[in-house]
Amino acid sequence: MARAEPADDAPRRGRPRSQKTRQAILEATSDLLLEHGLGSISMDTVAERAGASKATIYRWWPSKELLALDALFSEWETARPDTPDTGSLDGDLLALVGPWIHQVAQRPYGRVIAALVVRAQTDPQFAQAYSARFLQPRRDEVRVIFDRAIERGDIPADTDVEAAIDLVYGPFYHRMLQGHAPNTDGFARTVVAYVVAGVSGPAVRAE
Amino acid sequence: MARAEPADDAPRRGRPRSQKTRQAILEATSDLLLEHGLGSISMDTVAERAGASKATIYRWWPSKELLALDALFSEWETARPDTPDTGSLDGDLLALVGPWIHQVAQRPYGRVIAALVVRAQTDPQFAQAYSARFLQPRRDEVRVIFDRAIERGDIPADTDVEAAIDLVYGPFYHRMLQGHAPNTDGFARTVVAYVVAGVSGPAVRAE
Amino acid sequence: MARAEPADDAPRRGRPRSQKTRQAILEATSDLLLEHGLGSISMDTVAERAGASKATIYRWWPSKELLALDALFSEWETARPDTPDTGSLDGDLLALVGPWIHQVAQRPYGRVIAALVVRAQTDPQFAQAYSARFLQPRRDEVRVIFDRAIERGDIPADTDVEAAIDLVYGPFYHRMLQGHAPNTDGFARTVVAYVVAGVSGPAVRAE
Amino acid sequence: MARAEPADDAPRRGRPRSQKTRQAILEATSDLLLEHGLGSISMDTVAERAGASKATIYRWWPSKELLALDALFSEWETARPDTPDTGSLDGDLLALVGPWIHQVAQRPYGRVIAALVVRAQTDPQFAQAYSARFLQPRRDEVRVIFDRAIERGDIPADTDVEAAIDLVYGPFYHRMLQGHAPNTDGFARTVVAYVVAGVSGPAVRAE
DNA sequence: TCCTAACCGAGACGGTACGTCGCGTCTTAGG
DNA sequence: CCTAAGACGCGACGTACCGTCTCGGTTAGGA
Repeated sequence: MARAEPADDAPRRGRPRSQKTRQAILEATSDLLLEHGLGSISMDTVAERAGASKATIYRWWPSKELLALDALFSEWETARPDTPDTGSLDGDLLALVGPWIHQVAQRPYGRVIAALVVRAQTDPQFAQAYSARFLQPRRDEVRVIFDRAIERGDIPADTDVEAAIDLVYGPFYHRMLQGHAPNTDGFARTVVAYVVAGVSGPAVRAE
Repeated sequence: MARAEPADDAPRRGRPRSQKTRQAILEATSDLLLEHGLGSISMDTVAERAGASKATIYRWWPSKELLALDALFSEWETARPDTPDTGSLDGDLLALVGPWIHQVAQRPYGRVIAALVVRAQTDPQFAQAYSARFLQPRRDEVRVIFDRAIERGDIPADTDVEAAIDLVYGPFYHRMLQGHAPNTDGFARTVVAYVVAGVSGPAVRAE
Repeated sequence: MARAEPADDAPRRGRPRSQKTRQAILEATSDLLLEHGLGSISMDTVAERAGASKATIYRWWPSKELLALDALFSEWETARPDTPDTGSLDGDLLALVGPWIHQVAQRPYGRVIAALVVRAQTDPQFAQAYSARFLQPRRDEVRVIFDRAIERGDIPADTDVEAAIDLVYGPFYHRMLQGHAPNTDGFARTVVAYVVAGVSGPAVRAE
Repeated sequence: MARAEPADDAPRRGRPRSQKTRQAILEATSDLLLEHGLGSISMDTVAERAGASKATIYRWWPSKELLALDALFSEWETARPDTPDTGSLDGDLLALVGPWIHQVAQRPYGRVIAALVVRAQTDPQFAQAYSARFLQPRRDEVRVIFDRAIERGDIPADTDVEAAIDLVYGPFYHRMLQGHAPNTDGFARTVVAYVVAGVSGPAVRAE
């Protein structure tokens, strides 16, 4: 949630927050977000679509971007699979990025994420929230995968895991945001293959 | 330029466009852009800073984003080095991306580019302009480098060059936009090394 | 008022209109109007002087002219005397037009009214509002006076009252708008005398 | 003309003024003026319609209103009859105002004149020009008529002629500008009858 | 059963920026 | 010297959102 929740044992006097309204706002935001993009929707529009009041929105979400973050997160996180463990590095990576690119390709998330990135550039507080919700969890998963590969001895122990993570996600984000080419399954396989080959050590051309 | 230029042999009637004003607008835009980011500057501010009129700006640039594109391009392109040819794939790549990350790190270009990316998500016409000015030229350079490597036999002829290009630029854009880590020289070396190793063929662990 | 008022028994939802702001806008308009004339004032200036927002002005008054109409009316109507009844036609007319020309002469209303007349020429809806607020009430008063004179038998029953009204007000408006001569008390007496003599029937030169 | 003409015996060097352009501008102004009213036309529109350049217009007419004055005058003055002399006061007055109200009724001159009046309220220099072109010539004619009536002994020698003139023209201007009723021939006859009766001296009711 | 706190909708408010239009001036090339 | 074309600085336009603020009304727990 975008606002600090009170302690569970607090008295909680007064009328409690309407969950129906909360849901309506998040859904209205999600819908409008994917229809028009963050820049083209207004708080007034969200309020109207949700049948809510602007004041209510501002009571719980301090900015349009944080609202979008929450809305997107709600839609995104439902039924996301656990970090896979296929036993091989390339298997794990493909099992991770495959569903990710499918989900992203499904609807125009690109422009929404781009808009969030813009806000994160200027607002450090928002940047923190964005990172904690969207960025780090995905990086953590990949980090686990690479760590397991190191433990198994599949890749060198001195592998630069942070760089490797960027090498994995960078190309997909690049295509998603710059839009010069689609994130196809073939592209995913190629990227994973190249990355795995790359981190597996100094290449020796097969004669 | 943001607007089509008339044919060179046209009669050229009427008062000609003021190049002084054009420059003043582009410079004012550049300055404000890097100081505050695209979202925080207004056409009014640009006009005032440039000593120009809003109408004049709109006469030549249909949107704030296209103006920013032009301004950034003017600032960016001055004295950009030619595509390097060091004789080796990793040498070429490093010689290319090194200056690029330095230039980007120098001033807060990240948030400006992010803002342009946002607009490109929604406006196909702008996307085209953005791609032609910023994206494709850089990709073309890397493509040349990989093609040369293939010719030299340094990497397999069936290398997926397009994917390789994304593998090179993706991680740097990723860090620039997501901001989770800086684009250091060390990171550049690591990325280049992994990519070169990755595309050099099926890795064989050195015993 | 410039906008239809809701029914008195309506639920009255939402924040009620700020009467303080309403007054501030009307007073700012009145002041600026008489200082500079309608053509020389801008909505921005009115808003600034009133400490209000332009949007608030446009919410309640669809045009500068209607705002001016309202402002002028507010200033004008405060403490306007009732239709006089002196017992004689010329007495009644003088008692009516005397205060009127004094009020008009007091401040530069002429140019404001002229500007309203311009708008009324082009905009039938505004013409209606102008007529209902400024024109007809004055004409009604004169009509009452003439009707009483007819009842008393002071003037013929077949007097063309509408023409007579124009004969009374026309000369004063003419001088106010064309500005070729001032509306003095002497002029008022002369006009009234001529009109009364004129409608009193076929003149017979006194021998 | 709106600008002082050089002395006839001046050398007159350079390209002479284009009479064709002058006519085109005046006609374009007339047309647009009567179609849309002064407030709704722009110098750009006039220039375009006339096939002329804005600079050319401003070279010869210092303001839109003076241009309109010139244009209207050109259209208005063509073939205006001489001051009539029918031998009787009411005959003269009717012969004068009759054609005038016909001409005015013919096209929407009212709003144009209203606009000129507005400008005259604020700009004394324009007021002078307006008066000299439109107002005083008409007043002079009526003055001549009343003077002749005095000479003939039809009306008292101490008649307030200036007031009488306003009494004649005021009602027609009033109806033209306020628009509450049309300037019909019947109205003209009534006004003239009342005015003539009014100035003919203290009325004595016919027993 | 009230009281009172916190919620909610509606919607008015002071602002800021938008993109456009018209003004009157200017700078070209050309007649 | 005049003209057409058209770019320019300026200022106002009317609109759209922003985030804040009153209102009346609703929904709970504690007194």
